[in-house]
Amino acid sequence: MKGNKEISSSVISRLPRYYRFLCELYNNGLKRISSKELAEIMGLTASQIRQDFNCFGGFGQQGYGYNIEQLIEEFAAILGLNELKTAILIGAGNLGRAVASQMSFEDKGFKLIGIFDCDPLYKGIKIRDIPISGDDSITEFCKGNEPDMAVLCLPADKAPDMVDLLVSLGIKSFWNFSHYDIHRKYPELNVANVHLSDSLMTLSFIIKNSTSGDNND
Amino acid sequence: MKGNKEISSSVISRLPRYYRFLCELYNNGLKRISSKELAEIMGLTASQIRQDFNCFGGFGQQGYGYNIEQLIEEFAAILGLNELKTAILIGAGNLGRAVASQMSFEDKGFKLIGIFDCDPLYKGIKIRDIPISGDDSITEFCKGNEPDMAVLCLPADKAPDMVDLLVSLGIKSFWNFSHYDIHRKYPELNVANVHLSDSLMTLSFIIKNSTSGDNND
DNA sequence: TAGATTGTTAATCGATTAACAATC
DNA sequence: TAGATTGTTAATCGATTAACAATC
Repeated sequence: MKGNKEISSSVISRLPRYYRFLCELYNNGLKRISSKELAEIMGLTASQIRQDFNCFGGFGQQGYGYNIEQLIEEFAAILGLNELKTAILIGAGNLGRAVASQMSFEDKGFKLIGIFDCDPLYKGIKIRDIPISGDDSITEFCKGNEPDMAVLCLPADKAPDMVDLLVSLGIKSFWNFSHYDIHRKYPELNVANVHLSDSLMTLSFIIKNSTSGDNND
Repeated sequence: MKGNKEISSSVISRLPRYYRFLCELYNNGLKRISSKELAEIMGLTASQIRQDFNCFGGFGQQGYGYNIEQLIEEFAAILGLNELKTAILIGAGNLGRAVASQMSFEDKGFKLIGIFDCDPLYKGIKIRDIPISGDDSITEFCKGNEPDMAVLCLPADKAPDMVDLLVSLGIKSFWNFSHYDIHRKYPELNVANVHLSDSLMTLSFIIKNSTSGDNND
């Protein structure tokens, strides 16, 4: 990373989208692209794209633009997609099972190695060849396998104790689908939150303001 | 809304979180709170909270703070949670079924009235008393029921045609779990995107930068 | 009344956009 | 070489924070 300066959260939030669009362009057979063309496609300014890319290094060539394949490799490295991280899933309810079976963890450098649920109903059922185990085997499993990350798909009321346990077992990173605010107690952990209900509330807000707001002024 | 001035996207993105925390405080029996206390709990500044709240009106009282119950009502109104919006779900795969069965649409003012999937495998199965129908009945259903919103849980390659169809049937709002960029073709529509893989890539980035970055400087 | 805390204006900070010299 | 487009610096814009008068 260029000079190891801190990357702003605004830039970070745009990285996955860059990667996604570049992969799509590459799959469409495109070899090179200018910041101007990419800006047009992604709905950004060319200036912003060049600023963003130059947080990490000078990937382009004056008069030519950017080589898409090279850019994809650079972004994969920036995002750490090639570095293997092991993950376990906590909570095998509807959402947990959907995430376990649909998400391509491998493409992002994660390998799902264990699934756990407190409900004995699920015990033994396999998802992608991984059997669902009981909550009581989490400690032993973590001591033996030292997973790097935990996907939290459990109710908010069970999350605090579970996070305490997982942190005590050495897990430092969480993909958090629960409504428990991990950073408040553990600001040093790596956390990405997915708040589906927040997203649906945002849509409700957008709808309300498009219908009631546009009428008058 | 105060003066009907445009609300910035920064403020909008914080609204659901305010609502969530206020509800939690209320459920814990708290009656009032100052911006300073709320800032402490949510990890924000008191100044920002007062600025945010005052985009919508003066809900507080000098020397006292804010009445939590009143605040919750105001936010529910701001977010449009009390205005009924009908919704259909397109795609009853793992993720679609999880969303249909777990998400409390009602709390956000949405009512799920139809579920559709192209795969005849799911035909007739009910989720929350709503039977899954075939894709071929979408047109008739929409003409009869005029749903306000569609939840898109289908593969990106099927999304463009489906959005074209739904837009032609009068749907103006989308909760989009697919990787298809609806706003590019229809900038006037109401869209909230959920990009799970973007979120996981962001976590990968955070992990990479916490481990490799913190060593040296 | 005195103390507390808001609502709001002003100051600061950071992010985005514009401009342009460097250079392929 | 001439044209194109980058990398980077400067200008602008917007969001956050600080300050304080208003007032409960």
